Amino acid sequence: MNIAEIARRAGVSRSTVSYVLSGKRAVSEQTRGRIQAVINELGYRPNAAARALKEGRTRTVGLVIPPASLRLTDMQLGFVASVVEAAARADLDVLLSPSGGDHDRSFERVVLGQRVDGVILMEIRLEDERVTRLRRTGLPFVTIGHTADPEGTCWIDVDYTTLVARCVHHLADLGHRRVALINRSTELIAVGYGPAQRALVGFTEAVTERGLTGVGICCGDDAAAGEACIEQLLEEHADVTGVVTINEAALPGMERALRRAGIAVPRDLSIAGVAARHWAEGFRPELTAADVPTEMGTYAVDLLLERIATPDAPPKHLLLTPPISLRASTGPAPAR
Amino acid sequence: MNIAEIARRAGVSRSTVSYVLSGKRAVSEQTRGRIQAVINELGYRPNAAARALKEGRTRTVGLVIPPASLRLTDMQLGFVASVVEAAARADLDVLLSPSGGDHDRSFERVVLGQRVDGVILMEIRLEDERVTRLRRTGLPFVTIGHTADPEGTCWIDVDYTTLVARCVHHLADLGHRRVALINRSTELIAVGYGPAQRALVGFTEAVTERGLTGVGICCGDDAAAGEACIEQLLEEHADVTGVVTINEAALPGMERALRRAGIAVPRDLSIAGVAARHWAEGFRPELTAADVPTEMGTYAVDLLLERIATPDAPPKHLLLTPPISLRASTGPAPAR
DNA sequence: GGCAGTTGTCGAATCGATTCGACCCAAGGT
DNA sequence: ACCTTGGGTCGAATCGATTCGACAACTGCC
Repeated sequence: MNIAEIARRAGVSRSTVSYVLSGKRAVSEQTRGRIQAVINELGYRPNAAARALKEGRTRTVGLVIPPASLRLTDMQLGFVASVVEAAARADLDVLLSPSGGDHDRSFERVVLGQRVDGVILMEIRLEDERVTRLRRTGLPFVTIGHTADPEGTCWIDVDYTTLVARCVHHLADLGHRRVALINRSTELIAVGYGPAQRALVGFTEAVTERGLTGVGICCGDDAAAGEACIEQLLEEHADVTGVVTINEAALPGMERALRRAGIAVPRDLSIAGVAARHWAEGFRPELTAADVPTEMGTYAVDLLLERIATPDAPPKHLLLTPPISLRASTGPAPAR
Repeated sequence: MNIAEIARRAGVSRSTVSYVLSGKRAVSEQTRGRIQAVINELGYRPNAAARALKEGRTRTVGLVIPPASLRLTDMQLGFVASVVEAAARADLDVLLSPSGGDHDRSFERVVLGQRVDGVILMEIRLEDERVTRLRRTGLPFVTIGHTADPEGTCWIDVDYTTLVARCVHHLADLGHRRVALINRSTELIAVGYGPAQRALVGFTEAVTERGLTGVGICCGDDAAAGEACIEQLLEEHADVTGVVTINEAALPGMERALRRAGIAVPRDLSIAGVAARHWAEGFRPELTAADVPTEMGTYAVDLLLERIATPDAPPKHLLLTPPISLRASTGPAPAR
C-alpha cells in the first residue's frame, strides 16, 4: 500500500496526494476530502524510508548509551526516559546505540549510515574518542557531560564542582571541620569520568578555602560497596563528622552500615550530596541533596533540535546548578 | 558521498561497487581491491534509507516501552539493556517508542510507517489494545508478558504463578502456617497487569493446597511504600511468619521497617520472592529468590528474528521458570 | 576454428516518496 | 474580446541504493 495506490483509488495523481499530506500547495476542498477519506479508510502512512531518502532527513535522533555491562545508574535511566519523552513530543523517534566494548559497528551504522539527523551522547569522558569521531562526520550532536576541551562542542551537564563545593560549605557552616567525599568507583576515575573528577576538584577547593581537613574515598555503584565504604570510613577516619556523596546507588548500603555501627544521622554524622530526588527521599533520614533535574533529557533534545536547525551557530553549553534541597540528614557538628 | 561517487573514483559502475559490498556476485580480486581502497579512504557507508527502500526491510526492531511517567523497575531496565545488546550482536538497531499516554503518534509512525521489521512490546496487560492493533498490521512482534488470550501471539514471560507457588511451598516446608504475599500496586492490578494477577493466583492455589492461611497485600514500587506495607502487615497480621514478595523496588523499605520493629530475618520472619539478582543480593540478609534471568532480552530478540524469517510458523511461547536461589532470608518457622 | 560455458562488468529498472515546472481553466481587468 | 492572474492538478525528475538481464572477454573442448 503506497501513495500510488491512494492516488489511483482517489482518481488523482501521486503528487496531489503528496500535497494533501504536506499541505505545501493548495488543494481544492473537494479533492482533499476524497483523498483524505481513502487515506483514513486504508490507514495509510507514508513509507519512512522513502520519505527520508527524498527529504534527506530521517526525523530520528540517535542516543548513544553506555554498554549494558556497566549497570546504568538511576540518574542515567531517568535521563534516557526523558529523552524519549521529549523526542516523542517533537514527533521524533529515538534510535538506541550501545557504545564501547565491541559495538563499533552499531555506532558506524547509525552515524555514518545517515540513519539519524543528530545524536545525543551519554557518559562522556574527559578524553572521548566518540566525540572526536562524531565531530569529524559533521553530524549535529549534543553531549551529556563535557570533555576536557569543551569549547567546540554543544553540551549539557550538572555542575558537580560547584554542587559538591556547596555541600562542603553547608557542612562547614554547621561547624564541621573534618569531612569526607564519597566518590564513584576507582575504575571510573581511572578512565577519566568527568563528574567523579570534577567532584573531587570542587571538594578539594572548598575544603582548602574553609581550612577543613578532607578525605576522598572511592566507592562502587551498589549497596554492598556503600556498606564497605562506610566501614572503611569509620575505621580509618573516625574523626570525620560530615560526608558529601555523589554516589546515589551506594546510599542504601551506607544507611545500613551507619545504623549497624550505631551512628545517628545527623546527630553523630551529617550527610549531604548530589542525587536523583528518588534516592534522596528514599534515604533515612531524608537526604539533604542537590536534586538532579529530571528534565535533562528535554534540555538535551531542545539543544539538539536547535543545533540541527542552525548547525553553524556557535555551540551552546548548559551547566545546571540545581539548588540544594534542605532535608533531614545534615545538622550541627557534634561537640567534641 | 554516495555509491556513485565511489564508483567514479574507482572507475567502475555503481553496480560493481554494490556487488563488492554485498558479495552477491563475483568480482575480480583486482577490482575489489581498488574499490575497497576507495571505500576505506572515504569512510563510505551505504545510506540506510535508500537501502531500506530498495530491500524492503530496515534492519531495525522497535521496542515499545511504557511511558516515563511510570518509573521503570530494575527488571524492566535490565530488559531494555539486554534487548539493545542482543540486537547489536545481530547487527540490528533498536528504535524506541513510548506507548500509553498521548504517544499514539509515535506508535503509528514506527509501526505503520514501516520503520521497523518487527516489534518487541513490553509491559503487556491482560487485555492490551496495542496487541490488537499490531496484529492487524501483520507486522511480526513478540511480547514480554502475555495477554489473557495468549495462543495467537508470540511471547516470552516469567512464570509468576509457578514461582510464587514454589515460594509458598518452600515456606510451608519450613513449617510456616500463616503467609503473606506482597504484590505490586493496586493501580497496576486494576489496569490488568498480568504478573500481579498471576502471582496472586499462584499464591492462592499454593496456600489452599497446603492448607495455610494467606493474605495478599498491595504495595507501591518504592522504598516508602515497602516500609508502609510492612508496618501494615505487622499491625494487622502480626501472626504471619512467612512473606512472599514480587515487588523488588519495595525491598529496601521493607528491610528498614523490619529492622526498626526489631524483627530478625529469618529468625522471626522468613522472606522469599521473585526479584532481579541485584536486588536479592542487596537485601540483608540476602534474599532467597527466583532470580529473573537477565537474558530475557536476548530470548526476545531471537524469537523476533525467527518470527521475521518465518512469519507463518505457529507462534512460539517461552515461559521461564528460573530456579529459586536459596540465600539467607528463609528459615524454620519460629516456635509459637 | 567454432562453440559452449564461465567470469566479470555494466546499464537500466525499481523501491516510494517529494517537488519543480508546466499546463488548464475560470475569474477579473482594460 | 483579449490578456493577465492565480488556483488546482499533473507529469517527470530525483534521492541512493539493489538487482536482473545483457554483454564482452576469456577458457577449454571437440
